[in-house]
Amino acid sequence: MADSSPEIVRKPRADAVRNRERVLEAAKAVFSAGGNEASLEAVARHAGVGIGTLYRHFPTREALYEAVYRREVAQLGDLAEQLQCAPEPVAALRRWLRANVEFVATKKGMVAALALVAAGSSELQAYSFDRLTKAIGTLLARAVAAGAIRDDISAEDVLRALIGMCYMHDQPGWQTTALRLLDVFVDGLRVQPDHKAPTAKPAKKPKRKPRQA
Amino acid sequence: MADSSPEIVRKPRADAVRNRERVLEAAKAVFSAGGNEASLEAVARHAGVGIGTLYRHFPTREALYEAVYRREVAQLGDLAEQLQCAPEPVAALRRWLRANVEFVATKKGMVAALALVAAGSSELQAYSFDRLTKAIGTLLARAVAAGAIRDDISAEDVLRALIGMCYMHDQPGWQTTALRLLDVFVDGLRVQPDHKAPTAKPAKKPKRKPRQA
DNA sequence: CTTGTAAACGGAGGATGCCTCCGTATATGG
DNA sequence: CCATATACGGAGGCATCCTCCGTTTACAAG
Repeated sequence: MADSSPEIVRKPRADAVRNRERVLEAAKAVFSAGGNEASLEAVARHAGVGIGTLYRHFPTREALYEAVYRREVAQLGDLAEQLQCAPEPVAALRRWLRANVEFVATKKGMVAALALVAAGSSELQAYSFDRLTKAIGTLLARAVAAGAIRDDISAEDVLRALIGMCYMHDQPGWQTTALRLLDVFVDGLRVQPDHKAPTAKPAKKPKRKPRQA
Repeated sequence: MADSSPEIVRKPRADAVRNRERVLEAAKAVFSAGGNEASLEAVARHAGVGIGTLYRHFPTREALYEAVYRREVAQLGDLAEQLQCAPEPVAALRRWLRANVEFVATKKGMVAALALVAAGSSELQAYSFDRLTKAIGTLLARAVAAGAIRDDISAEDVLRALIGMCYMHDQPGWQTTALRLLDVFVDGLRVQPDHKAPTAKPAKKPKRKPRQA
């Protein structure tokens, strides 16, 4: 049809919105448990919708993965915004980084699938990289402005370090290791009260317990 | 295993060995092109064997992925051994790191699948991590022994940095970026001569804090 | 409230891929 | 050359993907 008005969008039906949400929720649950081997029909069943409905909202399996992924990344971004108002900038940064580790830990089976879809769409990759970098950037900037941490580390550096630390996300005990590494890293970011320019710092006594009680 | 019959291992038949090799070769080709969507039957066809033969050698898709993965990792390890004899230790390290970038670039579609299987088997994960760490370790040790680079960076650090740099392996132009980052990184590893480094990148503050061990 | 209609729903079913099973073919030792 | 263990190949059962279309439902106009 030669539709002359390109911007006529009917208000989406309420049930469509609701079902879309339900499917996303179910996908998160089912994929988290079953990883990438979970069948889409199981997702539909779990969401209480027909398989046809699932496919109308998400034409391919990848589209569904992508939607879930976007949501997760957005949630991490939102968390960063909330933490903006926290009183302690360094603690806020630390908490956000720890939240990432927990995020990976919770989604066990899904991480590989998410990484896979992220690898498939460079646009999505760019989006998530951007979003996470910005999230770190705001937290970092505040801590730097407060004079709490050094100013020569970029947000990309921190993101890469974080990714590297989560790389072994399925070896036994990886989470403890990652959290400890993160603490060391954040401690390293702090402006040292004793040395202004920490060029060759010997091992120092840890002022924080690495493991939570 | 307490095997009652000691060593009645007949010499494997020649055609079995040949077919196994053919399947691995075909899998590398097909997966590189089609990623994880490539059907095993396509692999069998490409290898010129029946589907049953493929399944006898590799009972599951993951087993096949794993075999391909192990082979690739082993090749990188072998490359490191060869480079041990190269005249310039720093150049050798640099070349090995660059080879990794090219490895990722070539296997486009397969990287995600490989990462996926690596995530599934912690033993395989440990193996590859070990193997690559050792590969870096030998190259690193030689360069350190030659007094060419600093001695306070561990092989794990280098591996993590490498992984981080390859993280965006599908954004347009990522390879150029990764290679540049690698060069900067290797330059940073060098023991700084009395004057400033000749290949200086004045974009950022060159001072980097050594990791606390 | 009633009614018309577009939009959404649900699931049957064709297509495709995974994997097993078994009859046939072949390499190897005697 | 024979015997036999070993490997080969592909038909077929089963699960999953995804499309298609008849039925149902939300929304708006009268």
